[in-house]
Amino acid sequence: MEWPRAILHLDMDAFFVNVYLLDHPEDCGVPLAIGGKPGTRGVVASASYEARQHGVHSAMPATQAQRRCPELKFAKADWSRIEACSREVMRRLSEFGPLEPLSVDEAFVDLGGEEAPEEIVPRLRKYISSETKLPASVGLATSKLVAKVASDFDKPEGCTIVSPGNEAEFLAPLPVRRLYGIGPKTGAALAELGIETCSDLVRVDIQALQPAFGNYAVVLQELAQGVDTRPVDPSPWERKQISTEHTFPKDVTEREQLLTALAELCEQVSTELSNSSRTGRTVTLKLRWSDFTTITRQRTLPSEIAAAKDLLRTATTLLDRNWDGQAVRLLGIGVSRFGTKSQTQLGDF
DNA sequence: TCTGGGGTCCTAGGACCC
DNA sequence: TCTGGGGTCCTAGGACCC
Repeated sequence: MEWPRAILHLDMDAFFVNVYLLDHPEDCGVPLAIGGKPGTRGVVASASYEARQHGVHSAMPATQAQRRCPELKFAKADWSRIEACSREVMRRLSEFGPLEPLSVDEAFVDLGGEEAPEEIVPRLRKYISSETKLPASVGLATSKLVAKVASDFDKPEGCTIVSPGNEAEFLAPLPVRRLYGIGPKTGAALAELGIETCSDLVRVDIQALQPAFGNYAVVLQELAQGVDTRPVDPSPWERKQISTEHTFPKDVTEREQLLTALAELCEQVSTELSNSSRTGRTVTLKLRWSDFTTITRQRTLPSEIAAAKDLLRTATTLLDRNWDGQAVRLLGIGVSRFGTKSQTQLGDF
């Protein structure tokens, strides 16, 4: 088979859950949710397949998950363990070709150098799983877009190969929401027009899309046909922002309590900045009111800062200008516009 | 029913400068 | 007295991703 381009997408199955199970094998087979606990305003970050059978899925409020599945066991994510497992997965994957990580548990690999990529892929999948003891799914296609949909097609432990020329046919019956880049808003707007599947989207007259989507209509129709020429980009990822935020267990109306929380957030961001030898010029304050409306207010300084007390000074000014005493649900702080010193990036590897 | 935390990218408008 | 266009920097919000 001739592959003009051969791009693999690997997606770890229920990654947080399966990392947890490495250290807690006794919990194998029970419905599990990694993330926030009920009663804490937390959400499920990752649900085991047993939990999914009860309708529990990621991003679901923990309280609601517990209602759906009363025997559900909740556990916190162990970030250092997750990151270590992620590094191991990426290291093994990079043995096969240029690697572009997409998140902690997903990556693209360019298999363009391979004679018969469709034969490599099942072996690659088993190799990653046996080396890391973690289940994974893979997709192989001629583009990133289709490879990503393919890896999700037959989860868990799936291996889906979309041969060259079959991209549009593969996507046709799938809901448009499966496409990377079509989220809740776009999905709902398309549904308004009676468009549910990729084939609906391909066949609709572009004139019908233009009132709602303008120039983006063209992009949408390309997505639905699997048209995507972006290459795998193995260059190291550069962070553009460091931020942290906190949702209070109960909304806060006391200024003192906000300032205490703000000081703590500034400490955390400052520590991260210094760990990566970075300094930044723009400080962003994030506030969410009890009705869930969210505002951000930022200020760019004439010089770069990194110390917690400098962050706190700017953040406090922003808070005082934008908070009138109403109940605060979430408080967040971020720093961006990093300096360009080339040594800045060395801390990442 | 209640909705985390960490990111990226895009758009639109205003200020300012030449 | 009236009024150009382009470029950069900055701010705010929104959609989307895992």
